[in-house]
Amino acid sequence: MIIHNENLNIEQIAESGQCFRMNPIEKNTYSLIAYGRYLELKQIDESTVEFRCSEEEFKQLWKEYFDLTFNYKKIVDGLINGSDDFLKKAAEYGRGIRILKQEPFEALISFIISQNKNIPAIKSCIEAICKQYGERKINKELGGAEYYIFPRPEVLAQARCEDLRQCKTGYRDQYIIRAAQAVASGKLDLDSLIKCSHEEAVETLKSIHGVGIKVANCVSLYGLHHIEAFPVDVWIKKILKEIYQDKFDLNAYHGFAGIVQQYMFYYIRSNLIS
DNA sequence: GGCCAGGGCCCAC
DNA sequence: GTGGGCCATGGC
Repeated sequence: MIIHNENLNIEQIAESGQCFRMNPIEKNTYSLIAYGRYLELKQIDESTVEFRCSEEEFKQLWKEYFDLTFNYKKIVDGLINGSDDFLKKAAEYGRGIRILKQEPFEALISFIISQNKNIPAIKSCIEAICKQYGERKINKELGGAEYYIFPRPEVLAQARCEDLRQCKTGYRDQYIIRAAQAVASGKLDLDSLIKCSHEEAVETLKSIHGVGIKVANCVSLYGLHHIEAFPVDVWIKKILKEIYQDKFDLNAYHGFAGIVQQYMFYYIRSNLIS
C-alpha cells in the first residue's frame, strides 16, 4: 500500500518518543509491532510511505493506528503561521509527526516503565518483557521473521518480581504487576476511559500505584487518544522554563495540546537549539 | 565513571 | 500542599 500524506514521516514518528517498538531496519525503512501484528514501513519521499501489508489490513488497522483521517496539516500550518517563534520552528521541523493510537494496556505498562529511564533503556526493557511474556509469532508475508507481541494483561498479572527484574524493570516490577492485575481483573477498564474525558481518564489512571501525573497524561494521549493531554517530562519542563519562563499558555492550544507537546519534545531533543 | 533519564512514592515540614 | 530523599538500572 502506497500512502500519500504531507504529514506522515516514519522516522519522525519513530524518534518522537511516543512509541517504543518502531525501529529502523534499513535505509528509510522501519519495522513496527502493534496489535499483534508486524509491519514494515518505507519512506519513499517526503510525503509518500509504503505500508508493507494488504489493503485490507491497512484499512482495518493501520489507517486508524496512524490517525490518518485527522488533519495534521491544519495544525502545523496554524503553528507555522502563528506568533510563537519556538512553535513555528518546532512544527516546521516535526511536521511529519502524528499521534499514534496505541493499545491502551501496552501504553500503560510502557509508560510505567518509562519513569526515570531514557528511551533506549525503555525500549530494551520492553523488548525483554515481550520476549519473556509475549506470544511468539511468525510473519509469513515478510520473510518469515519471528516476533513477540506485547503480553496480555493476564500473563503479566502473574509474573514474578524476580523474572521481571531480569528484564531490567528495576523497582517498577510491582507497579507493572499490580497494574496488570487491575486490568486483568476488570477493576481498571481501559477501554471505558477512551469514551470518557481526558480529565476523568487521568484521575482514574492515577489511582494505579506507580502512575503519577506525567505517566497518566502519556497513557491518556498515546493509549486513549485524548489529544488534549499534555505530558510534562524533564524535556518539556526545560522548554517551559527556559523558552517560556514558565508562562506558556496551554489554553491557546485547547483541544490539541498533546500534538503541540509532541512537536516541542521532538524538536528540543534534536539538538538543533543550544 | 559520574550524571542523567518521557517520575512517583513517601515522609517531614 | 509542598519539597526533597530515595528508588534500580542502562546509556552515554
